[in-house]
Amino acid sequence: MAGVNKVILVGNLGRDPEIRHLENGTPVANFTLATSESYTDRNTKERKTTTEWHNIVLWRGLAEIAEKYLRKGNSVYIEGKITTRSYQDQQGVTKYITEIVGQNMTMLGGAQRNDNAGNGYPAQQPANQQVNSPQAQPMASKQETPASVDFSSDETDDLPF
Amino acid sequence: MAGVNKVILVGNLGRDPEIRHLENGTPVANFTLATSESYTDRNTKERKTTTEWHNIVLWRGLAEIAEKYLRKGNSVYIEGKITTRSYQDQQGVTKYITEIVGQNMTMLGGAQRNDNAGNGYPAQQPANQQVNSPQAQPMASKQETPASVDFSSDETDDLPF
Amino acid sequence: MAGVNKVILVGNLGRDPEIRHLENGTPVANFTLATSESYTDRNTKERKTTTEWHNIVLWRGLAEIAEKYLRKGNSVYIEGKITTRSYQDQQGVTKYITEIVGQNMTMLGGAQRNDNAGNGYPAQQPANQQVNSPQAQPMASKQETPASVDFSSDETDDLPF
Amino acid sequence: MAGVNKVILVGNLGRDPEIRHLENGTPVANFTLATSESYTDRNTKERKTTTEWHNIVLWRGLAEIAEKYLRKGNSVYIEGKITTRSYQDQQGVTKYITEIVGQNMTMLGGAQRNDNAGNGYPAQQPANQQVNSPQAQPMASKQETPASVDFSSDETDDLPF
DNA sequence: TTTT
DNA sequence: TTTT
Repeated sequence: MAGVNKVILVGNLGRDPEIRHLENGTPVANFTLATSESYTDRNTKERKTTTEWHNIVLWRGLAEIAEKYLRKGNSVYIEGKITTRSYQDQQGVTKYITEIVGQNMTMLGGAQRNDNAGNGYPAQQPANQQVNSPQAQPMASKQETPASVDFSSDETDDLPF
Repeated sequence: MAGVNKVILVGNLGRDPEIRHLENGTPVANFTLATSESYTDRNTKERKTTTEWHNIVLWRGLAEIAEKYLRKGNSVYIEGKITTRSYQDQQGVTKYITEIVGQNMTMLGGAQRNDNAGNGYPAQQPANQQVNSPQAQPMASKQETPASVDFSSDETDDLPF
Repeated sequence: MAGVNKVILVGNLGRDPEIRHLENGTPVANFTLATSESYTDRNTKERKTTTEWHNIVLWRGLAEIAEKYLRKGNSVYIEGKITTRSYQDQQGVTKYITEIVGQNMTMLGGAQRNDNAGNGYPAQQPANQQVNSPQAQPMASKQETPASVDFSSDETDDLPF
Repeated sequence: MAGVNKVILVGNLGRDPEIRHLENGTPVANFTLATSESYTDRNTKERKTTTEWHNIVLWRGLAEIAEKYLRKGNSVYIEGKITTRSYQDQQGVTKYITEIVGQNMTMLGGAQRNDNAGNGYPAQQPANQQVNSPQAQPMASKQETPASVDFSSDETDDLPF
């Protein structure tokens, strides 16, 4: 059966990405992303804000970009799909977690950026620069500080669209 | 902070919608939706399918549409947002559930429809008919069998776009 | 600057796809897609329908799928991007045309299907079947009658997500 | 027939919004939005950028927000639908123009902001603040400088989702 | 030109 | 638990 499972988020990182590597070396990044919306309470007429937290998972090249350029507080556009998986917690209880697996990402210059002075990380990324990079392959040029990576439109270089 | 939290799903109902009513009468519908994708296993070259299950929540008019026209197996387009809430299970353990709150829905004619013969349910809905209905208000005409309801573009009647 | 240019359409083909081939053999399919919405006229209280027509362009594998399985009247989900190009008409006047370049497509079983009896075309496609196929490469199995092709998630076979 | 006609754009304004008013006072804003993507030329291995320009139309409250807070160069998220209309140019020739009618908008802090010093315009908007405002009705508080307005989720104040 |  |  044909399905569509698409998520589009614009929000801010709740913490720095955590990077792990599978045994075969494949990098994975995890972080939380807050998407907020505000509304006026019908009774009190007060402005209120609700925030939704999303568990983001990025693989391979996107994980590397996250490691290099994303920090707590940064604003990003993420396109991906919803996945739910189960795992055993420390008491052996089966738990479920829903995560967004990112397939496309664009850094937005909207939020404060940690410049991570003296921490070995690059400080500033140019807001809204873009890179299109083959999946399962490191960024061609490590000097670039991309604000967008779309692993979903690989191989379109040099094509008539 | 400005956020975007948008989900787009095309899938099939895993079961008939369950309808409840809040104390004030507000209807809520719940069902699960399967979105499948198929791929070729790199090693075995076999075709495989993975299915993701989504917990769908519909409120008010959309819940009424679901009650009337959606059945197990039906194919629908659902646009909404991701929400996660916690609750206490029967052992008093805090659990989390991620749900998709539908904001727009279009029935697709893709899957077999239960005609629920003799069960008090309406049998066939015309595939791909559309209705635009004010939120928090029952469908104007109960005779209609809409395949699409968009509560997000209310009040656009008679406007220049 | 980082950009997002994404279109999501569910609609019906206004005519059979036209297939052309570039000099290097690359196939291109063109057709129009109608997306309709209905609303109630605020004054007359009549139900009205407005239809928007989109110029769809599909390349390579998606063009081949369209040629094989899509016919006038069929219902499809198309994800792509907006592009505008100029050309000279027969009087030498510069004209502009906006087109949707499809990047992902799912056939929906919603509309009547032309079975094209005796016309050399395959008659029925199974509604809502799915195929994921490498870009710039013909379908692995011509016997399959896919209802979904996503060229944007190529190469994800055998990966941990 | 059930249709979906949805566009999601993240880009930068090519010029300040132009605001007009219908005879009945309804405000309309027009501007162009650039969405860029970069890629590596397969032959020259050079980084290249292509930019797509979109004609944006905003009505009522969104037009007012645009007038107040959007300037050339600003980065915005816009969700809307594709529309094509015809008109007669000054030679009486029928022309077609495709426009994106915005239904939801979020200001992103990504691009340089004109501070329009001494021009009577408000200078800085707080990046990524959000407002949800009833359609066809001016913003409740003119003091606010919203970065997000979603006219598609009106009337959801005080509701259980 | 589609669809209901 | 759906769908093909």
